[in-house]
Amino acid sequence: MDKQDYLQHLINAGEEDVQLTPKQAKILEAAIEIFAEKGYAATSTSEIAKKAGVAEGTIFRHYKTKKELLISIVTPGIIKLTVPFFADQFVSEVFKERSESYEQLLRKIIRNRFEFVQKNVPLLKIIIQEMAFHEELKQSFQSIFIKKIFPKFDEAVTQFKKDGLIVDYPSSSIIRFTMTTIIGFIITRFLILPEAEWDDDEEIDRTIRMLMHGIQPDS
Amino acid sequence: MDKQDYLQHLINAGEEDVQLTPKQAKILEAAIEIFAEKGYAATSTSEIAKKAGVAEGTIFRHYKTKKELLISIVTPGIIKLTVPFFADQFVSEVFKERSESYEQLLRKIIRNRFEFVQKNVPLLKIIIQEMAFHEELKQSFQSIFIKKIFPKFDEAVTQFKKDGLIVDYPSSSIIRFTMTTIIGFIITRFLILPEAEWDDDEEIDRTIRMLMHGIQPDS
Amino acid sequence: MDKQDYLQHLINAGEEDVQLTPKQAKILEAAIEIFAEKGYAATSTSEIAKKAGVAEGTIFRHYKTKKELLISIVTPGIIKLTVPFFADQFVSEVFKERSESYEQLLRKIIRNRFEFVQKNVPLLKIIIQEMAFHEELKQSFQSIFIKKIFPKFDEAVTQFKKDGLIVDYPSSSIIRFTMTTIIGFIITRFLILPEAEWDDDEEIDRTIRMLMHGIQPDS
Amino acid sequence: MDKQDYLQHLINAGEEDVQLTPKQAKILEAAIEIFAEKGYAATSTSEIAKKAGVAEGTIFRHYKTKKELLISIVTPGIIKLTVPFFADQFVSEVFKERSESYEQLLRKIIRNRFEFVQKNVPLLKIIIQEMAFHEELKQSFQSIFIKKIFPKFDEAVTQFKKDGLIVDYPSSSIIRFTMTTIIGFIITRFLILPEAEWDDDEEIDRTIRMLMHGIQPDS
DNA sequence: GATGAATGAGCGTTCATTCAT
DNA sequence: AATGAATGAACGCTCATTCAT
Repeated sequence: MDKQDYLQHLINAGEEDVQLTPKQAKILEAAIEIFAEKGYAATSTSEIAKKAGVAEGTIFRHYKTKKELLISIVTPGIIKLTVPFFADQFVSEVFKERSESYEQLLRKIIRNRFEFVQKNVPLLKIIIQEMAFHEELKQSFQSIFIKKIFPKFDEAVTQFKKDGLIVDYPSSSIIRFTMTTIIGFIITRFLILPEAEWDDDEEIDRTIRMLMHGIQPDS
Repeated sequence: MDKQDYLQHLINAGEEDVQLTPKQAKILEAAIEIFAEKGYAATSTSEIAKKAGVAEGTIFRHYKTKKELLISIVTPGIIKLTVPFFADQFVSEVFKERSESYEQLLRKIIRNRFEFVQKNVPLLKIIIQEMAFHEELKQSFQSIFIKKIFPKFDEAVTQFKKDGLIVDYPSSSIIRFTMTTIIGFIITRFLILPEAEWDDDEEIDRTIRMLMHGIQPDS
Repeated sequence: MDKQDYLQHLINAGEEDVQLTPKQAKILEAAIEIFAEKGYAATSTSEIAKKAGVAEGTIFRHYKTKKELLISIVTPGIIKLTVPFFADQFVSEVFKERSESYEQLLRKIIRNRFEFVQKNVPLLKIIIQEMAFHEELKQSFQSIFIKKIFPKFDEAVTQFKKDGLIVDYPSSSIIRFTMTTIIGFIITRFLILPEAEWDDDEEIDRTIRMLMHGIQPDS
Repeated sequence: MDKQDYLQHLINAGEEDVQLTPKQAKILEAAIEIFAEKGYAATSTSEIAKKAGVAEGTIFRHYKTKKELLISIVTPGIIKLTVPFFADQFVSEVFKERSESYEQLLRKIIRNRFEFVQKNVPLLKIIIQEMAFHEELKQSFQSIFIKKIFPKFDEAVTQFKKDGLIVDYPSSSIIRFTMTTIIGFIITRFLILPEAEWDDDEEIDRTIRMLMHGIQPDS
């Protein structure tokens, strides 16, 4: 099984949530909720067990250590969060046909990821928090980003630049700015100000317009 | 002492790092470093004491609890990080005279905050991480943002919009997009990819250009 | 379950020492011994654990706090010590039939409590010592005394006074003097001078005789 | 300085509260109050220092250890509490002249000790509590009792017995019963039910009458 | 004499993990 | 597979005591 396959496997596992016993599902569910609320380090396994309605020992039957439980949540989480940036079927089509603009590509991506995050806020919170403290999670993320996201993104940007549809800045800068804008919006929307009143469709549109045309008029 | 004065006091205290005994300084220094590296919850007071070269009891002579130590680090940190967004003298001048553009205002802000973060990376990391888990820190931040940053930002954006220098989107959207772009750049630069090769001046320029004009040419 | 039943339940629980795991029994045993010897506050849980032959954590699995451990010892102890003053079957009989004198009632009580204390010296010591510092224990004791001991004692004394068998002093004074004499004897016997040579039967007799007739002859 | 002299010295020291700096007096005062309230082991020196209004170090300048502070309180306390049982001038007179009865001797003693305790409740509490846990205090007490109290008490009882004024029981029993009655009354009065309504003169009288004549009439 | 910062041992308690059932 | 009692290391924190000022 080469690395590609391994990732593919993880993706499938992630998307389809393979065979989990009901207890295991309960444990994961409880752990995600509490990890998101208090952070991994501040969460006790007994708390997870209680919330999941299982005995403490049961957790350790399925996950050798507390850390393995975290990784079992975060690693598939990273994949489910990042890979669809370019793996999504619509996106692929748009991108392959290039019949549509960069703007439309971004709109698809942002809409798709918006919906995913909307249903997985706690997971996103855990990923952001814990990646900062666990080297192996950071590696996981970087590896996926470098292998799956960046090349496609780079390819797209390069092509659009060649077609004269986006400015001729270094791809890395354009990608960074694009991702910063998308992620910044999503984090503001769901983590920083989730309780503000949002007109989501309008705000997505405006965000993409600002991303494409900036905030200076007539420019 | 009214609220303004109090904040001013905090800012001064912050900038000048008032009267700290040498041991207290050592403790803060050590705590900042370890909190940033492993997170507050995963850091033990004995570890801080060892790194600071003091007895564990000494920490508790200066800070009643471990949490108080965290707050003693983060609260002034938030102030030092956020208030200068608009309290900086140059920025104030630029803004008052409006002899220069929004672009130049942003350039001043981004340069100023860039330099601050450069010298305080661990502090930034702690602020971002721990605000997520400690309600009082979130409140601190929100209070400062709402009282000190947002009104000035709003005033500036409203004026520039009236002058036709920036697009007529809701101020909240423009502010969010602007901050997302600045913060996203700084976080990418110092926390996510600190070891990449960065031409900082060039990247700051490019970031502001993208922020102002978007990534679509001739538009 | 009304109050009566509840107390009865506690008494039974007390007398039969319901279901205790062996480790729990070991912990109680060790705690009683050390609390009696050094006092609650001066006893460390690690010491108890060592003497009980269990891990320190095991104590806290059975008793949430050190204080809860104390209360688990003292509260049933108070009940076992006080309630039988008048709940004892023989005493009840004597008292009901009144075929016998106050003297004989006291003799039964003193003999019965003497034997109980003989087997529970450390428990008595803990009760006396700790009731002074823990309001809830004092309350426990007062509640039992007021509800279970005093009314019966009062009834008996009133009856015997009416029958002209004891002097017409206020019942409270007679009860206080009686208890003081009994308790004073038992404490002297077991706590203050346990190592003196005692002819217990003779001393009990003499104590009751002094209690009944005073120390002045022919009077 | 032989033992007698030493005791005499202690007694004087006790009665006259020799040369104490004001700070030292404050410390003793604070310590007595807190030791009585929470017990020696549960009292921290910092608490004493705070209540006394001195620095923590100051306590240790006057008393090498916390325990020495306790002993400085309790040892003179024991003396002041016990020695006057027979050292009191009036008592001495009564006893020497034997112009009066055992009853009157007791009345003098009980009145005298009643007044002393009334002004020194916390001290009494500390003595009772801490004698149970500190061997040296118990020794102190026993030594004083055996050397100063018992011989005089014994002498008196023997004499009164010879004169046919009290029953011919062993002196030890009579002394124990007498002390138990006096101490039991005082402890009930000041420690167990201090807040009940007491007609002190009446109760002292009744106590002595019960002590002398028992509770059985016509006897 | 008086201070109070500093100490480090020891406290009560929690925790992730093990294992006999 | 699931349990939950048991573990003992480690935690945050307090304490009596020391000592330079």
